[in-house]
Amino acid sequence: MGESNNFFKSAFSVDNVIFGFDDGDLKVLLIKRGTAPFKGKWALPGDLVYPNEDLDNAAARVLLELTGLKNVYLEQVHTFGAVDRHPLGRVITIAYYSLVKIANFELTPSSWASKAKWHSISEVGDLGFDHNEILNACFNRLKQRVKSRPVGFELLPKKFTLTELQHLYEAVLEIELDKRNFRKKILSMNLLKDLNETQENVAHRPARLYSFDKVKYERLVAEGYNFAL
Amino acid sequence: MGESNNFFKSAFSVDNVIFGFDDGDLKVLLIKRGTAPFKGKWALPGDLVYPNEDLDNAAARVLLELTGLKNVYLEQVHTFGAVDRHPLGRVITIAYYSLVKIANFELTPSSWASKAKWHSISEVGDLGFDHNEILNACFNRLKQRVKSRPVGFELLPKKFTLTELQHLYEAVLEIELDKRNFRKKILSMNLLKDLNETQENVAHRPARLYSFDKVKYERLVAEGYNFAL
DNA sequence: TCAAAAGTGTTCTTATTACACCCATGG
DNA sequence: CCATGGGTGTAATAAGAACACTTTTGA
Repeated sequence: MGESNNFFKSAFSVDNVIFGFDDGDLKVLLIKRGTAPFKGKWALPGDLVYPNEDLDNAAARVLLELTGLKNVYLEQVHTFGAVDRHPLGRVITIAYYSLVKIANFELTPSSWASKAKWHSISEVGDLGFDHNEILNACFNRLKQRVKSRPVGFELLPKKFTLTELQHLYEAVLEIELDKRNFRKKILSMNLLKDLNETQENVAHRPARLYSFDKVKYERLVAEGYNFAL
Repeated sequence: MGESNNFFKSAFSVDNVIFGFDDGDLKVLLIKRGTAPFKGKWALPGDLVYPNEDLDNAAARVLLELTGLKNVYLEQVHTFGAVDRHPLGRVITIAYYSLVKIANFELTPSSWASKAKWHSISEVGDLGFDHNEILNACFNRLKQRVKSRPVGFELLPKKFTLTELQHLYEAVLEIELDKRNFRKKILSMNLLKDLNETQENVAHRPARLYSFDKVKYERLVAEGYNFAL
């Protein structure tokens, strides 16, 4: 085979870091690999990109196959292409992350996985391939993004309390926030709709429920508004 | 050829948006394509990634071939992989940008280019492929980066005046800055060394020269410091 | 002596931080 | 009536914005 044909002896894949938020904790959906290489190890869900498939579609497909979810927040982060990153050949992978509302679905592990499971971000062990590095890059991107875009809401149910929102930010940013200052700031943006509803059956004063006003946000953005936490 | 082999009928390339700063203006280095497709059109310098070459190396190589420069600031931005983005087949491209000190070299157009030329960012016309989109993505990333990392200095000579630095920020961010506030802020970071030298042969009061103290910056970063303009 | 850019402080306004007690509910 | 988390305001500090004149040089 001629030298020039070597350019075509490579493949590309997408890997998708699927984030969820539950129980005050940021989670990542990992699969236990059912086939070599790295059989039996936890890894990020991913797949080769089909020849006639755009990259974003491939990442969305991986998510869909695993969760059944569509129209999910998805962002490309970085492409990893070290020559030796895949033991079976040259595979460059385009890393994405997704933000899902964790309660909205059942897991349906796909062909390449024997098992899928949510892992707390703080308890992710040694993953196959260069997936720890990929996870890190995506987590860092999410930290950055959450401060400059209202993407955090993608991880919460439609109706949420201010405390839930605060805990989400605390989990993503890995810092503690002051309750009063957080509320003052988030409410001063006027992007939350007070639903005039409260929690039910909680053993304490029930919290008010809010929803994110996406329509209003997009109108403001068109006028030059910049979300900043 | 079997279906599975189709995964290997694709190639990947890097494209490199090379930024320079001259004459108060942000510039991009473009090549006039000497071969099809898009022969005669301006485009970004780029090349296929060699089978045994890491992505960053490929981007650095493109830069080296065109400018003779090594050890240049280089950052991966985004991967573009629309199925039809290349007229000759499926080519996914990984976009980088570089920051160079524009006076430091002579242009040496390489095989795929008949001509290389600096273009003011505001005067870039219709480029080949999806290169306008790539240029935009890189420009936006640079705007963001320049606010949170001291990368602007990569575009200036080692010794520079505060006014040159201010003009650089104004060109990159496409805004005007207040002279006194800009100086106050940048000097309060204590990252500039006052060289106790001044400009010579200028028809006005000569400006003091400064250099960026990279060693000090890196020490501060290790202690948790965050540059922010 | 003129033109051109360098250099320099203060005031006002706005955003950020720190901080402690009472309230509503279920068990 | 107790435990649990919900909800609220003010004062102090820090950061950002607005703004105009004098200085030094070469021509």
